Amino acid sequence: MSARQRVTVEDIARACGLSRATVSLVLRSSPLVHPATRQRVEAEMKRQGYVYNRAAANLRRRVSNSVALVINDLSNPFFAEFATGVDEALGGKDYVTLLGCSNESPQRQLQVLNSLMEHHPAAIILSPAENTDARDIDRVVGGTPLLVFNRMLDHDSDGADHDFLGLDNRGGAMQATAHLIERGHRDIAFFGGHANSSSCQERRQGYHDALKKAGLRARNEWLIESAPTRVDACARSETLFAGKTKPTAAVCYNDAVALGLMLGLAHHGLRPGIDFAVTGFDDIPEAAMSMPELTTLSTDPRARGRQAAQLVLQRVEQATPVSPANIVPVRLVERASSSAPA
Amino acid sequence: MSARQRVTVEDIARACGLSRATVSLVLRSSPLVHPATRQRVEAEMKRQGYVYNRAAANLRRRVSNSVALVINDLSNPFFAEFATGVDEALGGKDYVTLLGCSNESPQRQLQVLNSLMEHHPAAIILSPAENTDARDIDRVVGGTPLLVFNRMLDHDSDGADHDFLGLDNRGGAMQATAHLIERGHRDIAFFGGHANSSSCQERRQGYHDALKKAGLRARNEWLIESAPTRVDACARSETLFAGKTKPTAAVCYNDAVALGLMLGLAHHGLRPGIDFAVTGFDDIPEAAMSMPELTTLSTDPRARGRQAAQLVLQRVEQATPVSPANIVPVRLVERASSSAPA
DNA sequence: CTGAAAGCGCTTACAG
DNA sequence: CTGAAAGCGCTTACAG
Repeated sequence: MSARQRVTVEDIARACGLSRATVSLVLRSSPLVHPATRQRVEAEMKRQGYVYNRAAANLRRRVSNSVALVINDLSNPFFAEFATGVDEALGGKDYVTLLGCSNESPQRQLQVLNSLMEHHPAAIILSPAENTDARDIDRVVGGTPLLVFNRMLDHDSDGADHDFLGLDNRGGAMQATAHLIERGHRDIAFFGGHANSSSCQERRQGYHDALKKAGLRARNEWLIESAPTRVDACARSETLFAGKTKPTAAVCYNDAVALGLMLGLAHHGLRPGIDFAVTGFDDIPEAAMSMPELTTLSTDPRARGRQAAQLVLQRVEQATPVSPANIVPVRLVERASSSAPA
Repeated sequence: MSARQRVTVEDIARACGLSRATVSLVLRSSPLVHPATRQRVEAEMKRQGYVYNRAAANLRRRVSNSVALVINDLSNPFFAEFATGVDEALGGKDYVTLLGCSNESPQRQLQVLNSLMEHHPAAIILSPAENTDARDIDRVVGGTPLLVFNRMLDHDSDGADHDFLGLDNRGGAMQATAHLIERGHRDIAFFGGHANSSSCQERRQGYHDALKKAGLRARNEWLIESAPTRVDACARSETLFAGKTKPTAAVCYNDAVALGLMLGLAHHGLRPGIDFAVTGFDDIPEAAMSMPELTTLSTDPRARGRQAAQLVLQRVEQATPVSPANIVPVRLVERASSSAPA
């Protein structure tokens, strides 16, 4: 068992007849050490099964090689992909990922952040829970570099002292809406999402922009909220046709909602892509595998994860100034679900 | 900026006119400290914005409050749910999750483990990449408690010195197959998965068990491999009907494969659940939302994650002996996809 | 209840 | 190229 003492630099030094300092230099592959000495030391480390204690090293050097990653909902493939990208990029730079899940609870999010802060991460990447208050976050994060992903925080002062990485929600929704208009639709709904979330507001804005540009307007009964999930979207799909004027197409908040809506349409005897046009947002893997395949906006969450990690490490290592608004463009991917005629 | 020195126990002690030891006792809420003193100390910590340095504390105490979680594929909802469960249970016990993704690469997995080991985690939870060799893992893991999830390792000696948590793959596949037999099917395929993975072997075994019990047997042409993904399953679905005797039903390796197969069937003009019966494995959220809904085996990956965390912490905190085979039963969830007549 | 001293495993100047 | 000493921020005995 690990009852026997852990092997330390001291043990290696003694076995080789050297001082700890020399072994330490070997560990950090300093050019000051004679190659022969290095070899002896490395052989001895292997022999004794030495494993570096980076926490101790970090303590002395007053640095950190961890980054805290706090995710609102890991069971959502969009965020799971994002997390994968973050971990990949951090690992490539010899950083380690401290994971925390908030499960969309602001309280739990604060707990998680507090716990992770005790490990003094070099930086924090936060994909915030809904209704997260910027002031709470700033308080616990202190001076640690912070990058917020995807959603803006409530009550965030303009001169926010953190990085932000988000999608071009407005532009994306505008593309999707314009695409439906081009195909002849005039009665277009915006379906799903929580109207108080920043991403939903931005997407609705893009939808309105496109309508306005075409001389159209949205009826209130076509602005329908739902949880951003398949299940809830499916359950609420009938609401679309509750008003007097029935829409012929819907721009959906995201792919999960769009897939749920398509299912709901089928339950009502409407064939998505034939009787009713639908667009999504995110391009999750399922979008290309649904029936019909889903027209959507490609966001490449794994690449976003890598990008987030890069931004935040750049900030840590070069103390660059914050870039409060990195807005990533999104691209329309045209598939069968939007091919229904008006 | 954080250019100013970090606040330490020393600072708090000096400000309160106490020694570091006393402040340390407050931090660990020792009953030895006078309540009034405690109050003063806590107020001062808040005032100065003190944040505990757990790495330093752990170093001195020779303990760890981190657990390494290494996942083969986080973009698979099954593992994402598992990770969520692990993090939830660890967080509840004041442990922190060190995340690493191997992306199904055994080499990357070793790199990731090596990097995480330098943080001396209290334990390791590993959902191994395919073709992981137990000897490689044992070498890097050393004496740290290890729990392997879901897949057994290659070349694992019987008296493995690690915990294992897995699903009852054999029993589950047996249930699914028996269910199809009960519905009158006699020509049943086993579709998808890599035949060299332990979980696929076990599931195929259960399939054979059920056939044998009913006096049936599998044709070789009905044993079809695929990557365990929707895309590949869809691509290979025609293989099912390439032989002389066409099956009327298929037990699928997992839900992703089953959903891909259903899509492939539709492309061939076969209506799943009406013209052909299909079962899955896992009960991912999509299973209840597909058309038709998917009959499958419920595994509750988030609960498995909590269970894995519990097992491993129990091992850490109470030095319990390893339990090499925790096999979790799975439950058949009957839905429309398996209702096609023979 | 509180203080002075030592130490966790490493690295950092500073001499040589 | 190598060694002796100090210190990162905390906790642990041991006195008082």
